Amino acid sequence: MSLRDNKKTRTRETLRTAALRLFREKGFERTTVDEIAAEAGVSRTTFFRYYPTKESVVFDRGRELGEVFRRWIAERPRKENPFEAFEGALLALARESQSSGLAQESLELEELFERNPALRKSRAEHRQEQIALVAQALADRDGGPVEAEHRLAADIGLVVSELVREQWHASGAQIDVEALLRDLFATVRALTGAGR
Amino acid sequence: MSLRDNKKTRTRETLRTAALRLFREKGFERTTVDEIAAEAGVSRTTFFRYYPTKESVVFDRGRELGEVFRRWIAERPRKENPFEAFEGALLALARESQSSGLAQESLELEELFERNPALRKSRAEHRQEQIALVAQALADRDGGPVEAEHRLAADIGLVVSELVREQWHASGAQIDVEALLRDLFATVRALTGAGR
DNA sequence: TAACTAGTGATACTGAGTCCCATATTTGAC
DNA sequence: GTCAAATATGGGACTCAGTATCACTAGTTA
Repeated sequence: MSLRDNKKTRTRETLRTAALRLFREKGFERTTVDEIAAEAGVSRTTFFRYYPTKESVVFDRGRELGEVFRRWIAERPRKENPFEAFEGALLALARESQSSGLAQESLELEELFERNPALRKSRAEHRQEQIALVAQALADRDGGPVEAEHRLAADIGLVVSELVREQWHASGAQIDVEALLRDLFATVRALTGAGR
Repeated sequence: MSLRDNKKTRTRETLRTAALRLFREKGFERTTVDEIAAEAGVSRTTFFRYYPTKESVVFDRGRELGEVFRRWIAERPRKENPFEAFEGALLALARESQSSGLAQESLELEELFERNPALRKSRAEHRQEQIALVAQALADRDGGPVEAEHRLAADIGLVVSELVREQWHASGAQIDVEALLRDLFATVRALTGAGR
């Protein structure tokens, strides 16, 4: 890694930590891009060279998460249908995220979302992208184009994971994530399976 | 209705039609609020008195739709679970929207969304509000607080309805909406029901 | 060291959204 | 009808996000 690239990743991280600190302290909307840049010892122009929008700082890691999903999904056995595959991938991810720092990190972000409606709106947009990504991953695994079942499986799985995140956060990170996940998937099956 | 209120609803509609025409002609992002106001023969300030944001013009009718959902859901028999209740409500709504002008109207909006990514983003935000609304309606019907099953049912039902809208629009409004709905709900049941 | 490449900062611009104040218009009471 | 209170409108100034341009500086390569 060249000196130039080193500097770039350092600047990127400096901007990110500065932004998140200010968002936490003063709130997302009451923080201006100028302040973030000043805090990071860099010009406003430079901020926008690293991040296309003010919100994008918060979702920086989210894109990586999409990649993680894709890999876990690709590994699921062929006999599973898209819904089961995504369920399996989420369970695997849940186990993983306990050991890595991922769980802690998402806990801190959750606080930000709770306090800043504007960020929740951005998350909604982001969610649509993630659905598309997961649906694509599920379709790739089946070796065909994205069908309704892939979209449905991606959507349902992501809502479940959102509910898990919320409930886990609400409990102060006390609940067992894996059990929570299983429980919610069981709820989905009970809701959609029994009737008719 | 007083003369004042008459004028207000007229101004509101004038603004809406002016905005939608400009969005269609020049695209959402290339249309400024100043242009919309000028087109409607009103000042910029007045525009913002009627609509809080530029996008909100497009989603004006969406809020009404939420109310419609709520009413149809409240009417579902008590023995149905939240998922079945929402399915029933959507089927009823589908029948209704054929006869009323609703179907045609949503077809026109769909074109707007297809051509304007910025509007699709706003729709994603809007969707979260709708989920909350439907979940609340489903919970009210059960006479308790919003539980995970209400959120899940609302979410799944809304994705299904979105898929219906897309596919119906893609077919040039040729497909039978009711059949499409039944088909997609069947897909959900097949996905989540059979396994394990 | 020289020449090239790529990141940075300053400045100016557009457009959304907010605020405030002066001026019309409508309403209700007389 | 007239007048005063209530309310809608318009104008103008302001903040801030996001874009574009250009001159400048630091890193890379030979």
